Amino acid sequence: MPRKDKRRQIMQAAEKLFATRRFHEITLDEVARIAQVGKGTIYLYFKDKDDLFFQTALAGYDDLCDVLEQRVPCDAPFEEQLLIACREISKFFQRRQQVYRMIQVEDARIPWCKGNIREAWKEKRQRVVAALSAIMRRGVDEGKVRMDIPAEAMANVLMGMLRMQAIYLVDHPGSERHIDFLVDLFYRGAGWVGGSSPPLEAASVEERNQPQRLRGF
Amino acid sequence: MPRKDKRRQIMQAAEKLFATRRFHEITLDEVARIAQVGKGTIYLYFKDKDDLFFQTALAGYDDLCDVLEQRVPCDAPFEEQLLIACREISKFFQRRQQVYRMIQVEDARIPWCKGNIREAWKEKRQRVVAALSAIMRRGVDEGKVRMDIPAEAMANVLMGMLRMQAIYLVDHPGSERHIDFLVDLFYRGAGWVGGSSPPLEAASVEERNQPQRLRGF
DNA sequence: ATACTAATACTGACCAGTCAGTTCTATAAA
DNA sequence: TTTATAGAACTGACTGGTCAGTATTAGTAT
Repeated sequence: MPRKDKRRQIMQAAEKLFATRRFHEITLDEVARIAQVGKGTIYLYFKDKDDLFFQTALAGYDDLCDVLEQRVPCDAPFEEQLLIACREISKFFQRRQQVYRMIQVEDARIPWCKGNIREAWKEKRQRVVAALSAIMRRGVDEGKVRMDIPAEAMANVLMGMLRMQAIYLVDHPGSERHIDFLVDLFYRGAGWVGGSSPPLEAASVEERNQPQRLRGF
Repeated sequence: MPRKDKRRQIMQAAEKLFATRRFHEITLDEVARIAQVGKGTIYLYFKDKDDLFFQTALAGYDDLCDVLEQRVPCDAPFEEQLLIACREISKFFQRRQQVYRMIQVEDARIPWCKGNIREAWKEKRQRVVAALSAIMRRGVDEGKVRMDIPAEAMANVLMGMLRMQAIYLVDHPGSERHIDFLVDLFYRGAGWVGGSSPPLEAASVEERNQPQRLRGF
């Protein structure tokens, strides 16, 4: 029995279980049972329950990054890259809702979890954002994307939208194509598309005429 | 000592604690200590630990709804309503990161938690979306918002964006005004703003020319 | 035989939830 | 105003069950 197999078995079981119930509701006995592995075996591969959990979630993030990097053709024009990337992320979350939920749940939690895990997490997260940022930057280069907001900031917003999409798909199965509308909304905005869209900075809203460049982010 | 006081004390303590560590890491002894209340008292007001947790989170949602309904002037034009609502949501999340995190964390969890709680949660959530939807619908009436995507769908997307904003503010304190850029991005989209923005449906992307109306949502 | 890995049995810390007892409050009677 | 009484609100020590983590035994390959 090669080590790789056992490790994967355990993580698969963990992913399945952690995704459907809360951390404290899952026992390692259960993980061991589902993984068809002795409980003690888990401790050969993982330091403790937390370690198992975070490693499983981190691996899920990695898989998402791999999918993105493989499927998005780096020589395609901006629009295609954007749409494909969003579709892939959306599909990935459907295929592996477990990972999505773990990310969704624990991403919010990261700020206060212990050191090295937090760093590892942020690094993984950064990979996804970086992939989307690269696409946005390409869009800027092609003159198709606005330049007054940093590409990374836009990538982050897009990520938030994709999350929402995933939540929606849970309650509305079978509406997978909505992702295209979401991308369109991101790209063209909610403003009226017929004719020239009226600018947002209406006189009624004070302080709206702010500098056109983001500080920080 | 009126019951209201104790109940609020307990919920405040719970909100503070649940927001900073994970559910299973919080003991009710700790909650009682922080609330300056006997442990048994908690059980006079809440059925069990889960009940305490969800009621606390639900109350947070309610507060957000109240803020929205109070602060957004219902006679103001669309742009103002939109911007004020988004700012208020953003500010609320800053003031009470705890609630934000509980919402963020548990929203993803809702699909599989026990019956009545799930229903209550979705109902609360619906209130926020409804408030944003009403604003979007007003925008449509004023001819400022596109009609090819249902208002509710756009409201949901916007909600996702605001979430992301909240995550960002955790890591980038002091950049509160970014919310305005986010609203702008939502309203005008990522497309190039100078001149006529090229449409997203580039020939290279197959199947892009889909019907202009969302099914479902 | 030996070395190494998997499965099982075990243990002790931990904590949600309880309950018997205490304190506070409100009302009434003196 | 003071005292008495009822009963509601509150408390925190206690308990029973659970489960993470470890020690032990069984299995396998060389």
